[in-house]
Amino acid sequence: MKVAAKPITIRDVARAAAVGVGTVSRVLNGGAHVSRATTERVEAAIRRLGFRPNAQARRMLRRHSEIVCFLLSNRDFPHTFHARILQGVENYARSIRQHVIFAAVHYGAEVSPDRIHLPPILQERGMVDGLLLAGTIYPNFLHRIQEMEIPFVAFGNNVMEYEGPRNFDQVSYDGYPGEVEAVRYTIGQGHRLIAFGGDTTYPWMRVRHEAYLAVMREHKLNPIAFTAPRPVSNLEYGDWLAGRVLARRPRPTAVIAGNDEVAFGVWRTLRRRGLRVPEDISLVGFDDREEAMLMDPPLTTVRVRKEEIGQACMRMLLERLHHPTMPYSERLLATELVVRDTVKKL
Amino acid sequence: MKVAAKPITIRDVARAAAVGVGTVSRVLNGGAHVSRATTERVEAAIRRLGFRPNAQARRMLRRHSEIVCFLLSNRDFPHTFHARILQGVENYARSIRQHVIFAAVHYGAEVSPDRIHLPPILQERGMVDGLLLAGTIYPNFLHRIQEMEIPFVAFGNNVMEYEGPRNFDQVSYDGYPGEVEAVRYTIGQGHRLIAFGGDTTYPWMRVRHEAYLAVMREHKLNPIAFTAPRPVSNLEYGDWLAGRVLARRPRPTAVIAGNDEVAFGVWRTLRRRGLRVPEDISLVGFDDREEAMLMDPPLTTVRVRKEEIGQACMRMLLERLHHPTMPYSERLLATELVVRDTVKKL
DNA sequence: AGGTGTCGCGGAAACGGTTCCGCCGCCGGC
DNA sequence: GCCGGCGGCGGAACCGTTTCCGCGACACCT
Repeated sequence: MKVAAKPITIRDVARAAAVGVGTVSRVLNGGAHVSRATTERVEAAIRRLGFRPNAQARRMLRRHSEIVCFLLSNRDFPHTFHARILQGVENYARSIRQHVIFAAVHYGAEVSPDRIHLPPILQERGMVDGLLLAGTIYPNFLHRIQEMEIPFVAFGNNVMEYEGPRNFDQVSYDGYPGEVEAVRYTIGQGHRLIAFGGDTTYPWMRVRHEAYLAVMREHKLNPIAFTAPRPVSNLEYGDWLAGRVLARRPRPTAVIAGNDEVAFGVWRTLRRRGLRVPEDISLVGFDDREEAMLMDPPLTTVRVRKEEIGQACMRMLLERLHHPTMPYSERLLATELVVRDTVKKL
Repeated sequence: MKVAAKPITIRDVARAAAVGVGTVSRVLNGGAHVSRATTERVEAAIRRLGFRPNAQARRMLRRHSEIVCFLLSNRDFPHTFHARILQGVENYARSIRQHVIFAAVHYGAEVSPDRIHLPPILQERGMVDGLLLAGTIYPNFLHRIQEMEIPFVAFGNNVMEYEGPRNFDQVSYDGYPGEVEAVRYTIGQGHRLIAFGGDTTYPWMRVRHEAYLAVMREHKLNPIAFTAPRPVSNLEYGDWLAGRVLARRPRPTAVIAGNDEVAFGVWRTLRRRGLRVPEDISLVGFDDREEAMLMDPPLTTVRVRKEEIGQACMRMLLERLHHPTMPYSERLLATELVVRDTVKKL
């Protein structure tokens, strides 16, 4: 690591190539209105001196940083679901030469907007062009962000109980069709006593629950839903759900779990009680996380295309940046059933 | 979202507070050499105008960006292991007002350094102050990065077959003591026929293998190691390992799996063949991933403190930035056994 | 031949901060 | 009473780019 000598500037290059600084700048930015010969002379000088333009000075003039911030709310760390969204964002960002700052923020759902402690990244002006909101997002935080007058896109499924006109952009997956497909498929496999379980405090769970109810009604079947709010992990919710299902008479032959983690909890409790999936009880998840493949047999579940959500978020933010006044919208991505091996044909 | 009016600059503030720009700048940067009364007048003006300094202009003068890049090599997305490292980096960075750009890079282990396609973030000068290298890192990439003369710290365990003098900083966990503890513990529970399995192509696996061998030797027990390289997933490696273990006579009573994913593969294959953990065969993992808690019963494994690795990386990079000429070093973090329920007392 | 449009180019101005120089006034020492 | 030092402060210069203005040369048209 050389001790930093005086860095080479655009003026050094101009001098070396015997041209004006404007010309060097033009070459740097695509070379419009510069003759072939001059371009080559300048490029040679750039190579010879090992010149690389200073990113900060550039950004100052450009008036935007080409950096967006992926802001994770109220999570300990980005586990696989959000990690995949982040990767989707990064992939797309890289292809269009944008950069992604990863930041986290924690706050209570109840604190007033102006008491939320923002991460340092949001305290400077011009540090990031826009925001991508993921994690569990409460309305107070959205209000706070809106005060900052910085463009942002939210991952809509994780927005909790937001009321009033939605004056921001969001990208969501539509869990409804996927869950409909899942329930129909289960019925198609001959099941009639099909339970659903998931804490409908969460809006994303409500959608799945409604899809379940609709399909059951459509087939004139009695819904068996366990949707009580419980302040426990998904895994433990699954344990509890399995208990309720087993206690129910007549016993359901299939369980639609609110998500893959709940399904995992159901699975382990069933196994502990000596029951096998799918021989004794069939099981369906939601999300298609990595863990679904870990299960044995692999879990039939509903796929959410997380990388595509990330990409769509980034794309939408960019559109907003380019057209600040366009009307707010929501982009909905489809979900679909992934049939694996946990639903038995009756 | 208001259409951007002319942004407020430091000169506007100076005019409003009837002071010079220098004074405003001094107030902004800690207020040394400014009287109490003036400070207050300036601060009032800042509040009144809603002035926030422009990040880019600041950075240009400061000569560093206060941004580091977390660079993930050759991974599809940040798995929970790396996600936790990233979170450790972010946590610490936030506390000292540094920012973390997340970027990914993919390259073959064999391509020559100058043919590796670097992510755009590294192509500008001054965009990031330093690099944090994670993922699976091959020597060709390290050589390429070194040419760039940008300070970096590598997550050492993931550095593959680097030879020669190590002229960069790294943070690693020392898997040896944790694995030693794990094997000793297993022996302490009365096991004598203890198998080890893991692809020792990977340097981190080699360390665990050596620890296993050392303890077995220390107790005068015959090692039963399955370390063949196999181009399959960890999970499938576990399947294969379980097969080998079951075929072996006399049959081992415990399996030390190279990592938690391998353990998971072993577990599912054992269960398929009608064997229970730990009643029929005991099992130990390594890494202490989220999945270890998913297993049933929860997996006894070796904990790697991933957040601390992240924090240490960030801290080390900062030291390097402040003292560019200090000698290179490696920071080693301890690992330790986490006893849960998959080793049976014989 | 003269006007006019276009291309290529040089260099000044601008961006929004920080840094530094120099001035003023006050205080303390002799 | 004079002088030196220093705290407080204003404002010019500067950082390394981009942008813009203006100029000369040349081609084309009338």
